[in-house]
Amino acid sequence: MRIGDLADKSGLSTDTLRYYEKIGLIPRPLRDAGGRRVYDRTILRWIEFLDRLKATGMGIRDRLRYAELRTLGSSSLADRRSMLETHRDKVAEDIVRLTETLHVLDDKVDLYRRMEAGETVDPAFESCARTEHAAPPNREKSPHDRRTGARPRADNEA
Amino acid sequence: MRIGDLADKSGLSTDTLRYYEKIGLIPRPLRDAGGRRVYDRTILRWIEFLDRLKATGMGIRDRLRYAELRTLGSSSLADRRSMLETHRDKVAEDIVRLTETLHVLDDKVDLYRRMEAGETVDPAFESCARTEHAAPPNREKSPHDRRTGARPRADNEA
DNA sequence: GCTTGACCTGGAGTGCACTCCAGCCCGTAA
DNA sequence: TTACGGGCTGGAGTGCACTCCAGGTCAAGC
Repeated sequence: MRIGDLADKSGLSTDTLRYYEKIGLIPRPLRDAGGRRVYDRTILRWIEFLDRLKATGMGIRDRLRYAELRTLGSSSLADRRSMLETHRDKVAEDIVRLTETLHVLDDKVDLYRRMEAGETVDPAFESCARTEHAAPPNREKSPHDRRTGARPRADNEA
Repeated sequence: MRIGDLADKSGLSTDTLRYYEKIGLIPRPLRDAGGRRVYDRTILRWIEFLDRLKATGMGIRDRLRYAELRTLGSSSLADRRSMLETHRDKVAEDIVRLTETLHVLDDKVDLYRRMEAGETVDPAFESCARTEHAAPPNREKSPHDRRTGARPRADNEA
């Protein structure tokens, strides 16, 4: 399989494949007589997994580190497992956050729909209903640490 | 509230706040006699919502567009709702994808743990068990479109 | 009055993750 | 044999999203 075929099958561009090779994310393939890259079909599994790590927010540094460990073979199993466990936890957190936001969005869409219909909005949502320059709600918000991801329950800024 | 306080409360740096203002993500605040920015507490709700959009993958372009619509007041309600609905669907898709990956990671961690224990791996997982340069599995993979996000079921590249 | 710390502006610099390009080579089909 | 498509390399360019900095102003406390 040549680079163009791999590009088709993996969904990455040939440029990206060469770039990944350059930085060490994917192993250097064999070359044919003409100096062109020849790929083994197994590379697809690896690329797909990399893609999955990327799509779930693992940065290139960590992907690189993982790729590096992978080349070390079974001696790096524990380290790789540890990386995956860490990432797994991050993914689980992201799912929580996304789910939370899904609800916020649904609520907001709902609110907008009612406002579009000219409906009077429930007083409980008054601060949401005022659109652009709502009066400050009488409620103090404590500073929260961005690192921990701990933050007060979302409210609708309308 | 001055910019430093807002930075503390929002979790953004003063630089980022000024940057957001420059590009139009947050409205220009009033200034005090000394020319310093003075923020209304309501800005926090807006920043928090922006942060939520960002954390769920909405790019700066769209956040900008949304911010722009917001300044137009209630006449832009339908457009804003439409944007949120679109984003909502994207978030829902992401949740599916993340959940899928969570399982893949769990499986992989499990596999590694068993491999570390020197356990013989179930023949059904043989292609996973071969670590670095597994023989190609006898199974053709069709090229898939990256745009649609449609992709064949993940398998473990081990 | 002086120091200190927060704030101001404009602009340069950073890191990520590609993406594009010029100028070249190679193999095959017409 | 020549045209063409695909591939090669090294390096420049892009877009996002900040982040940092120099060189200045301003207000409050000692």
